[in-house]
Amino acid sequence: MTAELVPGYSQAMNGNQDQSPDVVFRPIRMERVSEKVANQLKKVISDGIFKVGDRLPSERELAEQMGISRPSVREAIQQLEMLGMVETSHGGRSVVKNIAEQEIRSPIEAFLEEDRQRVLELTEVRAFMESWAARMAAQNCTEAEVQAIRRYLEEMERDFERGQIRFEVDFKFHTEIAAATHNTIFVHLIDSIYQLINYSVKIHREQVFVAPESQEKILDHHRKIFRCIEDRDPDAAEAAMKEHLFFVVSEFKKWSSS
Amino acid sequence: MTAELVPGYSQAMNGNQDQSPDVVFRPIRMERVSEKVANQLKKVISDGIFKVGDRLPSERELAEQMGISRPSVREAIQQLEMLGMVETSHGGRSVVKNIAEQEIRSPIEAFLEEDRQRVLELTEVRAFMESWAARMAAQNCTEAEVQAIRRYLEEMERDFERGQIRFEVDFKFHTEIAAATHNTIFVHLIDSIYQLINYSVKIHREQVFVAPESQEKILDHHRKIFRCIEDRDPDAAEAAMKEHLFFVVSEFKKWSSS
DNA sequence: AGTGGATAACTGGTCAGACCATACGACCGG
DNA sequence: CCGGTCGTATGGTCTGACCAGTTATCCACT
Repeated sequence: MTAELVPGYSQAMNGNQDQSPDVVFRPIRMERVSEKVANQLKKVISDGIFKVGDRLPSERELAEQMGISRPSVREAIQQLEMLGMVETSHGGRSVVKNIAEQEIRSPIEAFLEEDRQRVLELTEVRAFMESWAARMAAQNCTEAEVQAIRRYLEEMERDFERGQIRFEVDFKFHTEIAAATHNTIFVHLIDSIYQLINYSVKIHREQVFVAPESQEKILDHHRKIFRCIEDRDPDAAEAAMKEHLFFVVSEFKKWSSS
Repeated sequence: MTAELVPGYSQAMNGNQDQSPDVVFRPIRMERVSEKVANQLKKVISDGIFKVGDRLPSERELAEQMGISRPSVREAIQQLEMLGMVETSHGGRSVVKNIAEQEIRSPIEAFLEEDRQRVLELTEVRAFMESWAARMAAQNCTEAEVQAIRRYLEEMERDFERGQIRFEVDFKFHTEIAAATHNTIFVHLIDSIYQLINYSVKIHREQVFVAPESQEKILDHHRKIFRCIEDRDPDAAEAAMKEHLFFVVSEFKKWSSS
């Protein structure tokens, strides 16, 4: 896979519009308000300012912020919906959809239903992807993102005190790290992986027991990961994430075989 | 992301259609008025009642005939416009377009079209995924797989002698390495990535010039990658693949900025 | 303390009516 | 036959309103 970046051989490609001398004038491109709005929204989603699962501002808010009417906003959002970038529901807001889902998820779901060996493969894939994420996060993250990650870590610590575990917090912690890579494609990709793991665990109706001492260990892992990112140390961050996930995998294997 | 292996808490997760036994009922499908209108219009167009080039009734007429408001009709027509079935112009009516001339676009395509930054992100993702693949391949591959990889390498060498480059061979070389990871999920994943990269290059109609010396360099990279895998040296294989892909990316960037 | 139901605020879906800008076609003067 | 003028039809946008579904909060009940 090198040549796809080097399509010099693709003579089949039509060389952009020729500008023959009698056709000097380009057709006037009229852009409707709704299209301008749609482009703005596309940009912020594509740039990752609104991540997958995030809720867009309400139509009224958007209209006010952009100084236009609600119908224009509605039409714009509908365009995005047609493109599959957002999903709206009556009463709820529009949420950013995972663009990779259609391409990634459905073909793989079939495999997951086969046997639980696939779950291990999936976690293996996730392990190296998140390790890379930790590295890139340590390398690229902003101060605001560090704060966001810290917030979720602190929340996990509070939960631990109460002997509580909340899936969403753990999820957000890792998602925030993925977002700090500043690679939108990757964020959508890893979200697909998460969904697949969630899906596979569900269809196998699996319940994993987490011993208290394991929980403490996992919390320590998270602390370490955060510290490495905070210190902007890519190598250490990657290593810490690897350690964490391999531990999780080993716990899972231990339970799985029993 | 630890607790997803512990899905006791994951009720919060919206696992799209889960087939747990207690959820027997399908979600109620709400169809908006605009969708009903759009479906009616789609039907009359596909039935040939309105042929290509025909002008649709005006929005006001449609609204009156269907007993609904104009905004609903507008939204419906806009959906058709997104699908490429009709084209509207300010002051003129909407006219039926030829559907066959353009295929339907997947959500990811709209994403990649946004700007060139996305393509870079994609190659970045690919780079680290393939590096991992090389490592795992060196670690897990069988003798048969080594032979398969060798075959494609030799084919590339023959092509190089003739001053020829074939995309498919390069593709197969990398695919074979991915397969040698013995991780089915990963093979599917990277296959999707390839398709996306392939597509993104297409839509940008990019022509990248590859100097002969670059081609030789790339061939050398492939030789090195193969040798590392053959020697079952994971670290070296990963490094070689990284070197290779970073070179490709830098070439791409070089061209991209010009 | 945890569960379930009612309430209120918010948000998307739809509607009606109005105004502007453009396209189309008829008409008119050359 | 030609170019310009002008009225009308039509799409684009706005305003304001109401309905219907969602969400969060609170409260009573067990």
